[in-house]
This record gives sequence, C-alpha cells and structure tokens, in this order.
Amino acid sequence: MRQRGRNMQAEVLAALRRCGAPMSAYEVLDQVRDGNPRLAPPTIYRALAALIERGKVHRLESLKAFVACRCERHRHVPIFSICEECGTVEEAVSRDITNELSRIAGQSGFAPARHVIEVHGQCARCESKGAPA
Amino acid sequence: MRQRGRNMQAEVLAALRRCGAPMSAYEVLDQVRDGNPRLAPPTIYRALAALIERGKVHRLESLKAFVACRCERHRHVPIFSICEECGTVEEAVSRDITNELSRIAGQSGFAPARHVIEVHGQCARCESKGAPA
DNA sequence: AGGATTCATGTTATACTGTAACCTTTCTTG
DNA sequence: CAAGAAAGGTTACAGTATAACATGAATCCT
Repeated sequence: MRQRGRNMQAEVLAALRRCGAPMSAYEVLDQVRDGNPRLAPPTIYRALAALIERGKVHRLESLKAFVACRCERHRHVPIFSICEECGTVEEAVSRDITNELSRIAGQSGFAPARHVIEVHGQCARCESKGAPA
Repeated sequence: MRQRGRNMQAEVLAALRRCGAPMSAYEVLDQVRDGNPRLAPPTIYRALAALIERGKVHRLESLKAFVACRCERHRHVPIFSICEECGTVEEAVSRDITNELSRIAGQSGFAPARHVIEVHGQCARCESKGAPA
C-alpha cells in the first residue's frame, strides 16, 4: 500500500547518491527529468521534503542544496563540514555537541526540535594544495 | 573619507534593530524605501553584505533572513535559537561548542572558517502557552 | 463490483531570494 | 580641475520555492 509515492522519492534519492556532492533542487530536477520529460519543481520539492522527513536526505541550509544522508543511523543530528574550495561535504556526528547545544538553548526554557550545524572552511586536500584560505 | 557607504548600511541596520525579529531582505527593502522611493534589491543586499562582514548583522541561513547582532562583542560565533511558533530568535555564545565543533571538523584536517549553528524549536513562552510541539 | 476516498503526481502560474552588469554620482587625491 | 575610486542607482534576469488546482491510480467500503 501507499507505494506510488516512493517511486519519485527513490529516483531523487538515487540521483543524490550518484552525485555524492550537494545538489540544488533544480540539478536534481535535471537529473531525474532524463526519464520523465515533464517534471516540474513541485514534484522534486515534494520528494525532497518526504526524504528529509524520513531522514534520508539533508538540506544544507547555507548552500540551498541537498545531500543524501551518509550515515546508516538516521534520526541523528548531522554536522556538516563544507569545503569552500572544492565543494566537498563531510557529514559527522557528535553526541557531545548536540547535547551541549540542547543544553545551551534550553537554558532559557527553549525546547529544541531541529539542529542546523554547518561549518564552512577548507578541507585537508585543498589546504595541502596551497590554496590560501 | 569613504562616508557615503555607511549611510545605507546605517539605515539597514536601524531597520533591523527597530524590528528586532528576523527580516527578509525584501522586508528591509520595504522599510528603508519609505524615505527613498527608488531603492532596488542590490542596494539592500550590498548593505547587508557589508554589515555581515563587519559583524553587525547575521544571516539566519535556515530562515533566509537577517537579524542585527545583539552581542556587544562582535567577531564571535553566534548560536541561534529560533522559535517556530512565534518566530522569536535568541542569540547565544558558547566557546565550548565552537571549540568542540572546530575540533570535530578538524579531525579530518578540515580548517573551519565560518560556523552556522541554528536550533529550531519552541521557546519557553510558546511552550507554556500550550502550543504542542 | 462500483462509487467514494485518499494521496502522489502533473500542471500552471507565480512569489520570493539573490545577483550580474552597467551607469551615475560623489568624494578623494594629486 | 582631471583622474580615479567607491557607493549607490537601475535594469534585467537567474535561481529557489510554493500555492492552487487538475489528474490519475490505488485503496476502502458497502
């Protein structure tokens, strides 16, 4: 039951995984369109929203882009390292940070529901290549 | 010298401070436009970019919005708590978190340059009003 | 079976966010 | 004053996202 919805989601997720790097919604659209000539933005955004809901995809807020989740365990708080030279994104997890972050936010009685943690900088590879920060 | 540029920045910053809450660039535009009938987006975006550069304004990536910095000390890493009920935003600082975050990201040789930390949830006030998360 | 219902997707149109590119004005400096 | 630099004006458009309604397939219920 309720199987139809998963098709588009599967195609979108596959496109994101093939790419590996962050993709804009419109890049996903172009990829998925290959098979389906008439695909419009809402379809992609709907699939992305569902995948994010299911923890299969993350949105990189500071890049306006999307990536497939690389962790087996979904339902975690992802920490992204974003290289501004090459665009590579690493996904990490730290219970310490998320706990501490919840604690800080909670000091004023705030109830955290969703964390956005993104670190921009330069990856080891680009740094060693000599590109100055 | 070089004084002209600060006027627009001052108006934009004043608008953000008057408002207190996050504003979209186009909301700022509407505010600042009162005095200057023909003001176009690039002017606002330029002023915002300069203010962000100077640490006077932060961009809330997950809201596509801007707020005046509330801390006296600029050049810190801000941590934002964003209430999804009422839109209120609190700005906090934690050296522990930013250090730990840099450490985590640095494990793979990544050199952090800019941190984005935003926590969505429900503020104490909205929570007590009974709005269920 | 057959109609009602539900839900993903198709479709159209548009709103919102952001910037490229070029021009004009003002200020500074020699 | 001429030359140059920096800010802002202006036009136009690119990129991101969603509202609103139509369509069609699977499911449910009697």
